[in-house]
Amino acid sequence: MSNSTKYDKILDALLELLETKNIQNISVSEIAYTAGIGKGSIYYYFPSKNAIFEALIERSYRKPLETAKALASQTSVSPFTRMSMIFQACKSSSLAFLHTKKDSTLSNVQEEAFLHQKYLSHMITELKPELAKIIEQGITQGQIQFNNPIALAEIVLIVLAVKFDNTLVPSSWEEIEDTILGLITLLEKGTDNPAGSLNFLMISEYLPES
Amino acid sequence: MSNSTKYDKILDALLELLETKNIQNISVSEIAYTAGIGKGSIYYYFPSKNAIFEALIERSYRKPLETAKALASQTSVSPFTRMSMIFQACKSSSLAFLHTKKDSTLSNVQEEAFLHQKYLSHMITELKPELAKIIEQGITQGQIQFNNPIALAEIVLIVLAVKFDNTLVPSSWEEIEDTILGLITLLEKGTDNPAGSLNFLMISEYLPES
DNA sequence: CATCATTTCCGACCGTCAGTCGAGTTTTTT
DNA sequence: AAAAAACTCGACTGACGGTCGGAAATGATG
Repeated sequence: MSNSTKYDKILDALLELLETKNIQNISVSEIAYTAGIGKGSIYYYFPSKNAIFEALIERSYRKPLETAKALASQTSVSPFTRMSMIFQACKSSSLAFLHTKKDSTLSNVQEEAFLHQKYLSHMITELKPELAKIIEQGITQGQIQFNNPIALAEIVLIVLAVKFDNTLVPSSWEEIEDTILGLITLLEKGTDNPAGSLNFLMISEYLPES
Repeated sequence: MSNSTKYDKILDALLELLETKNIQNISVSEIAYTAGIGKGSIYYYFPSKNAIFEALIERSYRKPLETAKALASQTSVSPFTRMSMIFQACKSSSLAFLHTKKDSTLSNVQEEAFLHQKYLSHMITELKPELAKIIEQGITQGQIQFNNPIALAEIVLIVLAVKFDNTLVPSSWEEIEDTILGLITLLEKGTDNPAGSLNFLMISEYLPES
């Protein structure tokens, strides 16, 4: 903590504030105060308030995304196994630090929307090429029949990201599962795989909560 | 215009401003001035600035949505024809009044995100039950094979809304078409319909621009 | 160490804006 | 006509994002 750069201290401060405060009630001065620096310094490291938020999202998902990508590119393992890793990545990463507090005044969905949009965008664009590659490999290996791997990758990611994020069309967990199950069914039929064969994509390995 | 309520005048003013100005550069005083009323009066009709935006979205899509719904429930016509109306509704309505200006400073994506989120949410939740009904009818008529109509409806709508909105993962028109085409292919295979049979869902009837 | 240059840091200040308030005006009710 | 209710208004407030000029730290040079 003490040896981290001011840049990271600012992000840490924002993250800390995010745990207790509604997003738009966080002011730049407050971030500065929490980070233990002057307000002016903030603008030495970031051009605008928004940029801080964006940077935090970037930082929060760089590592999980990288490992997901690394795993996904292990061409030795089966395409479907790797695909399930993509599913996992979408599911587990979904803007975790925003889910902690549902409480506070519901008046203010403003910048929150911005964050979610950023997150979705991030997720989809980053994972799309990976998933496309996986699908392509599945096609050449004859395990997947589909003539448009990129479109398929995008469709899958859009549905996964949107549903797991659960901001647009908020649903209960059952409904989310139901939709994902539908997606899997669609995927099975669409790629000429027997019904039920892809169910394992959904199986949520409930790791003991750490 | 002159006989419309102040409430509507405020919305009209916002719409007018939206044509030339970047979203967050629009202030409440400005809306009031454009509407020809005092700023205080705004707050007589709306509790907050956000509420004005929400109301505008609501108003903008109430009618198109209603007609789309009405058309979609004409059980006499084929499910696929009605489905194509849903496609059209998604395509043509997509936040039309935000697309006019790409110009201005790209610094400020904040409230814009909020509007898009609202729009997506609106679109999906409103059309989902309609599309589900259509699909269910297609199933009972034997034209569609799928065991989870609601999930299917949601998947289709999510992809359509996200792609046509084009805010997350901004793409060229070709890419959008490509993804939708992929969705159609997936739909054909997933519902046991012959390849190409649903292509008409995509055909964009370019009505002469009025 | 002395001097200068560059990077880093800062908080007082500025302009702006969402939202409030209480007083004024119009409309409706009695 | 009088009272009540609904409506209108713009000056004011408090807070915030961002700027600025200079202070402090750091580093380079000799």
